[in-house]
Amino acid sequence: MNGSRAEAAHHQLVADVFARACASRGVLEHVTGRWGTLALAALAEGPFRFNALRRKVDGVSEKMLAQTLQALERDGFVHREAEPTIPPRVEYSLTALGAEVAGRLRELIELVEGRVQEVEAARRAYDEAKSAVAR
Amino acid sequence: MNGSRAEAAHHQLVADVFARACASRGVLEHVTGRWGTLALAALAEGPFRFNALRRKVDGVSEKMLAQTLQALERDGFVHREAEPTIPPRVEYSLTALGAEVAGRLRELIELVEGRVQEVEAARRAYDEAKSAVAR
DNA sequence: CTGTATCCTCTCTGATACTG
DNA sequence: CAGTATCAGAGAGGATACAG
Repeated sequence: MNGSRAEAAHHQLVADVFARACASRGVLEHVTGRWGTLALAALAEGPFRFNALRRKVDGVSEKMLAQTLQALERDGFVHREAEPTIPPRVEYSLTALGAEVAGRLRELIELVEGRVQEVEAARRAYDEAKSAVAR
Repeated sequence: MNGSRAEAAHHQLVADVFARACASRGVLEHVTGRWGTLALAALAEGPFRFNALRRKVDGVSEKMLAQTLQALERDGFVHREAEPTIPPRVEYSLTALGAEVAGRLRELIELVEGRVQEVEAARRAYDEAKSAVAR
């Protein structure tokens, strides 16, 4: 997406989002889902082994981390390198595509992080207005 | 969180994501959730009334659209303008903050949309490798 | 160590019906 | 038109146990 197609791209995006949503929606949900976001953010720092990643993404269960990583690997965002030793040693890292996505994701996260106070203020205002009506 | 924080922001981001995740995670999930994404994308085109929005975001139920819009309004991403007429007329639009977020979101969506083919290829490769192992 | 399998809970979601 | 209320099903998510 670039240059003079800016306008066209925007309109087509909208069409795409709602017409071909089927294709991208699923992918997007892997990326933006609760654990997908955190896994990609963690891997943006560098490669990690399964349990290291699990400690990094605090609160994730074994099951969900495995599930998330499989989805991301299948989508081509994450590379899985397994050494067939005993005990097994598996390292996860971002692919080129995964790094791009993680970058965009990071921009979005940074924006939201930077505005959390605004959001919290908005929430307080909203809740106050609500309870005022209730009275 | 302000001023010249480019470098610091990245390192702190990582800390934030995992330490204060509580604060931003919830917000991020409203934004990136199934309907939040689509609602913001739709409103990026301009203001819409409830049912117009509902037709635009194809597949959303009354309930989920109302729920999504309330969450986004409470977070300060969406502005709700209600005329107290009969029948009621309510218009939804993006706030300045909402527009910023929608922009970042659009970048992410565009990236994913543009790479859907790569993802689908990765999926085919992954599934093939899987079934090969099964044999 | 790196997962898979199972069971169980709890939230999200959608269909339906109803209110202002 | 713009929602709210309620209910039931589907799926996400977590705890535990076990396999390679």
